[in-house]
Amino acid sequence: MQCMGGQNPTSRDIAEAAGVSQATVSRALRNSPLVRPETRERVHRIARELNYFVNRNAAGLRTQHSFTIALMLFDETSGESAEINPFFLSMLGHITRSAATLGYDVLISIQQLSNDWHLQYKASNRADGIILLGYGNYLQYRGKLDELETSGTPFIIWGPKTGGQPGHSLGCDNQSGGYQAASHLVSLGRKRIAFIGDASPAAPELALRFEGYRRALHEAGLEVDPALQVAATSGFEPGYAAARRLLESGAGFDALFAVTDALAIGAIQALKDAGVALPRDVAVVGFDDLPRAAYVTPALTTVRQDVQRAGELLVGNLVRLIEGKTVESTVMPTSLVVRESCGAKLAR
Amino acid sequence: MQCMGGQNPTSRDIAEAAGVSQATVSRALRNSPLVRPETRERVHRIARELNYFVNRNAAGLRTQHSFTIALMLFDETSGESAEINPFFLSMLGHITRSAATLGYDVLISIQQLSNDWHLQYKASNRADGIILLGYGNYLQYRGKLDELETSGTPFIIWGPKTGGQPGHSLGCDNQSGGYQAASHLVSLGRKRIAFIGDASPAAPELALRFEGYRRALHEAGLEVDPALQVAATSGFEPGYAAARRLLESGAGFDALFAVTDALAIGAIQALKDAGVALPRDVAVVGFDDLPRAAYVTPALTTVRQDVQRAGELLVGNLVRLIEGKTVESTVMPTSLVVRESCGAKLAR
DNA sequence: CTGAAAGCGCTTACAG
DNA sequence: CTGAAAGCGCTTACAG
Repeated sequence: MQCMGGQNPTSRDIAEAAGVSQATVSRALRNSPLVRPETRERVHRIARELNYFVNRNAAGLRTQHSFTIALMLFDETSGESAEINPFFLSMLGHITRSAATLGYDVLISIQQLSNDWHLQYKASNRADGIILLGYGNYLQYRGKLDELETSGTPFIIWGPKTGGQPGHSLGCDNQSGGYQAASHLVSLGRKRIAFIGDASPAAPELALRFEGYRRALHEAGLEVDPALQVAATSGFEPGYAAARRLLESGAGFDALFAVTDALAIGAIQALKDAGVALPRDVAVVGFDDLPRAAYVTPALTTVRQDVQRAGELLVGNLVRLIEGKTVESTVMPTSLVVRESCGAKLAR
Repeated sequence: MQCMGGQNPTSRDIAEAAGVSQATVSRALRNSPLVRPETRERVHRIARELNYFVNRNAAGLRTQHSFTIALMLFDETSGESAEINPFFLSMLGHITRSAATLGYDVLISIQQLSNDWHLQYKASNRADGIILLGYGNYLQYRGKLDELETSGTPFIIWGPKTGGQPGHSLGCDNQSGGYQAASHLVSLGRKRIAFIGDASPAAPELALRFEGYRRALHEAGLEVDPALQVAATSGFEPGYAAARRLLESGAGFDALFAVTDALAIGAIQALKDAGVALPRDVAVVGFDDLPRAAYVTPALTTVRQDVQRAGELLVGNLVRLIEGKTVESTVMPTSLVVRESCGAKLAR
């Protein structure tokens, strides 16, 4: 039994079929305790039979609530490049599932931080709140965050809570993660540990990982040699290019910390293409624990971020904000996943 | 200049500030030619100053048009598994960008084919149309497609247009792709070419790839040995497990066609772990050309699907359907990308 | 427990 | 070129 063709049924159609008022249909479908149970059942049954679904535009207009989360993916690298950062992509699944569990839809959108994304979604009632995913420096666009805050838009940023940054954040402990990576390499006896990635303030999250790397070397009494640092945006290609530059520079190195797995995987490929024996000649550690990290050769040792938990917390906290509750900005611990690329499993 | 706190401005606020009627504001913002240019400019300027954005719920309620595409990702494997199929994930970016270009938002949703996803989005006016992404056999749920069709919901399926399947499809030529993969291996002198993947009717897209594989072997006069076929759902783990089973079965093989890159990458890892020399002992070809395919060792030879074009066509065609125009179900050609894993670049 | 009515903020025929 | 008015389909105070 279904409505043929054209128009969708409205609550009025259900009301007529059920012999009650339209208001009662609305109450029944929202499971209001005001409605007699048997009336409610009947309304539900008829709605199902007629394939009725509440018009979300109408409900949203009335309640000013869309039960939708806008997910902004900031793609600072190449505006038109096909590939979205794989780490954020893997978070996407968890965010979507968590949102579904809480009754929210997810609207995704790829933006540049410099664009005019910020007020649009809430002001147009497209979404009740926003999750910001990207490596960018939000402080650079602090005005936008301030406007978000002033306009009362619930939002949550994936990344570190840098000083004075408005709004709520959720991130992992990047500095301690970088420290874990580098000190692991130190503990394996590596002396010349190179660094690949963006350690500039433009990517605070990554800069903190660099900070941890530096601290580990410092504590071990190793020189932090600028000749061993290669700036690179995240991605396979940049990782490949960075490792090549490192090799060509002639600055000798026996280990490499890449600030993301994508960089590490690209770098590994470059090293292998150049005939470097891994992990014997160069030990490599990455950051993220992408699903693919276990399937490169040598399998990548990396600093794991718990994306599932991250997705759940991002959505959970955002929904709390939407509901007007309070939320703490949280820092999640990282953990080192030891595989083959660091050489820990090698007889040395 | 901005609206402090609470309420968003409405078109009435703009009207007042501009000294025109609310109707004129609406017309001006939609760039109606009915509005005098200078009035239009003034309205636009004031709207910008007040951070006004059209309330999409209200506009959508009025026009019955949401300018939103619902993207259904069908996850047949493990309902709670974190990872979404990487091939579909890489298509997601292209879909989102293409949609943005055409003025559409993208709502994503992870579903099981068996669930009740089909009527909901259109009937609730959440979306104007639906893109279906998955390896599933839609004919198994043909009733749902029929209902979609009857209800007048624009939708487009990624995959082959199997006989009698309602609605529009867009897919690549899977059979010819499978043929390309297998005949390439044949041309390199391989005789015992194994197959990993789901060749059952449950995954028509993949079954066609198997069909191409079989045809290539047939034409070359090679035996299609069931002992060399291992069923597996897509993914790294299943690929690893399938290759292990193949090895343990003792059925000798000198090549392997994996029906997706994820399977191929998992299988490569298993082969390497077992000390098999690649590509010398076993040549491997995959299907999809995932971004990571170039970064495994040996770099994966694979059948490329043009995901960018696919994303553009999926969105473009869906929007045509939404606009009431006609659309042809299209089959896109595949291309073989020769890298290291097939051994073509080996001196033999 | 139920109904009649107001109103959310737009778009668009209708009238001028 | 512009305005007054109807109406999209809901939710929810108000009255009973």
